[in-house]
Amino acid sequence: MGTEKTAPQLVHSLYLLWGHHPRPGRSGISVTQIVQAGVDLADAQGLEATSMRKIGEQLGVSPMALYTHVPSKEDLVALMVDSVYGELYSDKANATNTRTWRDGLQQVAMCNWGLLIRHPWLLDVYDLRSLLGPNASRKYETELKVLDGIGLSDLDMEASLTTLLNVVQGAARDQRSDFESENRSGLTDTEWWAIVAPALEHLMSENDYPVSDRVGSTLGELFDAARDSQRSFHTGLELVLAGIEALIRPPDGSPASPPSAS
Amino acid sequence: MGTEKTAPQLVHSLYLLWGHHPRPGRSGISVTQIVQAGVDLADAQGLEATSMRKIGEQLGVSPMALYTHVPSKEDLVALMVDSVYGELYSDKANATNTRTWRDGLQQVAMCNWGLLIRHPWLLDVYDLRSLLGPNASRKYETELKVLDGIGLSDLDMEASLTTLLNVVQGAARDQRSDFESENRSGLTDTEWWAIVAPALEHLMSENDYPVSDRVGSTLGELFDAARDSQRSFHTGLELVLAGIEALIRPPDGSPASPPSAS
DNA sequence: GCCTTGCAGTGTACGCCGTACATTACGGCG
DNA sequence: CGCCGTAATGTACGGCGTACACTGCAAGGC
Repeated sequence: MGTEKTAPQLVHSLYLLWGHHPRPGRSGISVTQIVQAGVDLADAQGLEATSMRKIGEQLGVSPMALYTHVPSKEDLVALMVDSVYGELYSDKANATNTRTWRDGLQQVAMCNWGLLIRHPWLLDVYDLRSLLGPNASRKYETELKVLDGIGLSDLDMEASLTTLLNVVQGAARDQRSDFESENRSGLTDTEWWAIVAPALEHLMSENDYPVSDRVGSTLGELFDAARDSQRSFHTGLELVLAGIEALIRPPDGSPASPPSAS
Repeated sequence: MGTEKTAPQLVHSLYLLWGHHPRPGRSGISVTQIVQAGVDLADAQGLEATSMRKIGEQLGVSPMALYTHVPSKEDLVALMVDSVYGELYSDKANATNTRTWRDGLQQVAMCNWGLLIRHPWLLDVYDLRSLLGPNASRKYETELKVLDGIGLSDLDMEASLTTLLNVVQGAARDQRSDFESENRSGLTDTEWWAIVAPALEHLMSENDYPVSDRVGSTLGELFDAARDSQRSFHTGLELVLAGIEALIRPPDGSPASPPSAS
């Protein structure tokens, strides 16, 4: 969309994000209600099914009425994102008060994983990264704090956090992909494979792929899409944690005990 | 969207993917040409701008003519993906003939990174993972082979590869996000920040976020969106590689020299 | 050489989308 | 009671994927 925002519009969007909402008009709908309806719809049907028309309908209001409260769908989505970010780290015990940075990062990963599973449409938001709402800021601070003072440079802290979140996001994406392709086709993995496998075997008969065949078989024996994604999430998390540990300690490092947090 | 494929349709799609194309009709257009036009369009304008209408226009043919050759846009996208996968590891020297698994994985990461930078629309494809075309299969085999025989279980091989690719994908996503938000607003990062910063400072005046402020400053001093994404890509890659190394060697491991590949 | 017939290609139409713009109608104030 | 600002609405535009009825061309039978 060629929606080039002017400078005042940018500032307006920011203020909106930080809670400067217009007063509810005579229909009684508020920005908060619109955002809530959007989140509900997106949770239930996905972001692509979350249209201004449907949100309006759900609130008993014409689609165009929403534009009195929210300048564009893009801004609405930003509000939705920051809204669900509010779910994270709500009990103050989480992530901050852990004993080691490892535990802290695992908390961070688990919290983000849970959020992405509860709200898979987050994966469809284009620039999650540059969202500057209040809850996003709090999230960023909370997560960075876990990595602070453990021996990483500022740049490495940022890159490590980004990488961790990318791993979580990727795993969540895989899981959703598995889950949705089951629901969309109405076939279980097994049924789907039963249809596809013979054709594929025929097509691939000329080439052979020894390693992927073997790995495919191994996976197939234990196959369960959901569990598979979760396992690759946990493995990925472990890889990143071990990587960070190696980054902290010089590679010829002494076999010392793990350092404590903050 | 509610496109539930029947079993024969599934098989047909697979055959199409593996090169069983219908003969070109009297307009002369072939599946290959359609796919090529789709890739060109997506490279230039993104996947959301890649519509059947525009592809038809580019080929001098009515939009509906495409459906004689390709059953749906979803299938077309699958063909496009497998087509660009053909670019990977084309010179046989790549990835396979490296001396160590570390070098091999770096090759894999770099190749995928390059592919995603050349064809950022790959990031918008829902189900990249379960694509079973010929080039995707070759890609999977090539990449798995790098991890084979270095002391990982089949499950850990798969999870490690998935994680590596997720890191690459995440970094590419971040880079595109930076790049596109610049182009879409017509503002450089600096200009954008100059508009946003004062408002944000005002809004955040009550709360304070010591760690993210400091890290933000550090990043700001060296700020360049593209370079930043690349740096976080390289750091992420290092983290995963170190993680895999730790996975191979038991955590109490002896300080032996790194094992050689395959 | 003509006619038939099957299918490649087309045009139209439907139901979606975000939202610009002109219009209506309502609540609060004088 | 009447005015007026503005919240809410209706209509419309240009886009999307694609179902479906149609046309017109090229190849095969006589």
